[in-house]
Amino acid sequence: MLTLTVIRENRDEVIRRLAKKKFTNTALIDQIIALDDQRRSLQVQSDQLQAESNRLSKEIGILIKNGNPDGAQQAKERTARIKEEVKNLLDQMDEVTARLQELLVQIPNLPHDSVPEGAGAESNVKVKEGGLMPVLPENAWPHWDLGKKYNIIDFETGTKLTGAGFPLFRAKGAKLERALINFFLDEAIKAGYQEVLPPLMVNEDSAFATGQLPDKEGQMYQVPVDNLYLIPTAEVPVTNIFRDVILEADELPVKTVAYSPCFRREAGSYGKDVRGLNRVHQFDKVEIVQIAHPEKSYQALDEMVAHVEMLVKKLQLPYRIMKLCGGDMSFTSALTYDFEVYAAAQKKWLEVSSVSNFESFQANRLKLRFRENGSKKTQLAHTLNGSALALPRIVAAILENNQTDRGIAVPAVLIPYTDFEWID
RNA sequence: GGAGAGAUGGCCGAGUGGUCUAAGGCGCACGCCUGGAGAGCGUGUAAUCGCCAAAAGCGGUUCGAGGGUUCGAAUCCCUCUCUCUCCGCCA
Repeated sequence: MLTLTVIRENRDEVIRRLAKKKFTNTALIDQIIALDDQRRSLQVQSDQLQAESNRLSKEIGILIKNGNPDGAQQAKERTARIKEEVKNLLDQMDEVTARLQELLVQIPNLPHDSVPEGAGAESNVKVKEGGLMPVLPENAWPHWDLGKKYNIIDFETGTKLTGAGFPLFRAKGAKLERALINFFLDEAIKAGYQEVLPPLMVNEDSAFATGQLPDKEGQMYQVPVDNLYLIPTAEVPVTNIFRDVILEADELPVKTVAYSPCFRREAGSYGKDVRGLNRVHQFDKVEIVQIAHPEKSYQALDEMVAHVEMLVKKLQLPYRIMKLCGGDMSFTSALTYDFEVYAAAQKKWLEVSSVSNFESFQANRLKLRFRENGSKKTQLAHTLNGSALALPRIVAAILENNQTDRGIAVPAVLIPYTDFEWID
């Protein structure tokens, strides 16, 4: 969520920049400013009355001690009246504050000035392309058929156990998952990230702080008896580690990596592009998160993009890096790069990573602050995250691109992790 | 699941209705002292909202969370959350 200060002090600029994200509700901005004015004026009134009441209460204590019950009684009557007024003002203030919060969370993050104009995916800008396109015979198999042929991905049994979109990995398929997870984790650790293994369920506070609540609860699996949510990404628990935290500037950047399964209901996304591993309800992902100094967050973003690029290069997958346009970016992001790899049998680009700088948008909701060394003032930190990487589509691309008459060739970099060179 | 104890500042810890403006200690920062360090001495040491152009200053709120009693609550009452101890169950 944006800070009130930013909205108040840069109203016109905020409106201009939000237009790129196709947000045009100017009235909402003005309503927020008006509500904030109202809140401030209510606070001035209630502060004054409370100060008066505090002063009187002290006097009453002294009057009683000095044996002046009449004077004390008089003062009591005055405070009783003040109390009524204060309660009334505070009730109003609670209402205004709640309304303000409700509106504030509807304003998306400001896109970075470099974000391209555009309404949808077709306006995303390709910033880089790399890797070699595999040459496959015309009758190459898509990964869902390969999974069955080599008995490594069993979609039918997964459906029997849970439902569609919950694949069961078997034998070398299961080992390949583990190999990728360990490879991704090891590479992140080498790059200076500290590994955490987070809980897979979070409470309401956490879900709110990273923006899943209040209105994306339909995307999460819920455990209503205990009021918990299955995480849609490790970003949720990892980012929440820093909820209500104040760091010292010299601790920045804080680099964290986590592996976790991710659970997504994907409500309403049936039909297109959901075959096989292209879209599933449970999948494995390694996520990198950075807490950065505001002046260095774009440097951190570049570093994260380079890290992800290194991963797909080492896996020898054809890839491209897209800079998302305003209309295709997420609500919370200021700048996002998507990574896509080419799955040669499907002849499709599959999104495998999304690397974003949220600037202070997430930190504001999280109350994640830092202090310049020696300074008393706290300020919001910048947060960034990226998949490094999400497994299913990587597996899909590896299976499809590396298929041969002999079997599927395991990328060289994974062999130390799999202990086999061929899936056959 | 049963029984009991507890939650106070960065940390430890005192505080059972009225200068709590939260004692004291540790830690940390700065200064004095020292050739330097340590010890010692002194000073300072939370977050957040608001008033003010800003700084300074002033005011409000916060003692696990929320509600209540009272002129006044860290302190009394209610609800909830969490932690610890013992018993039970258990990978």
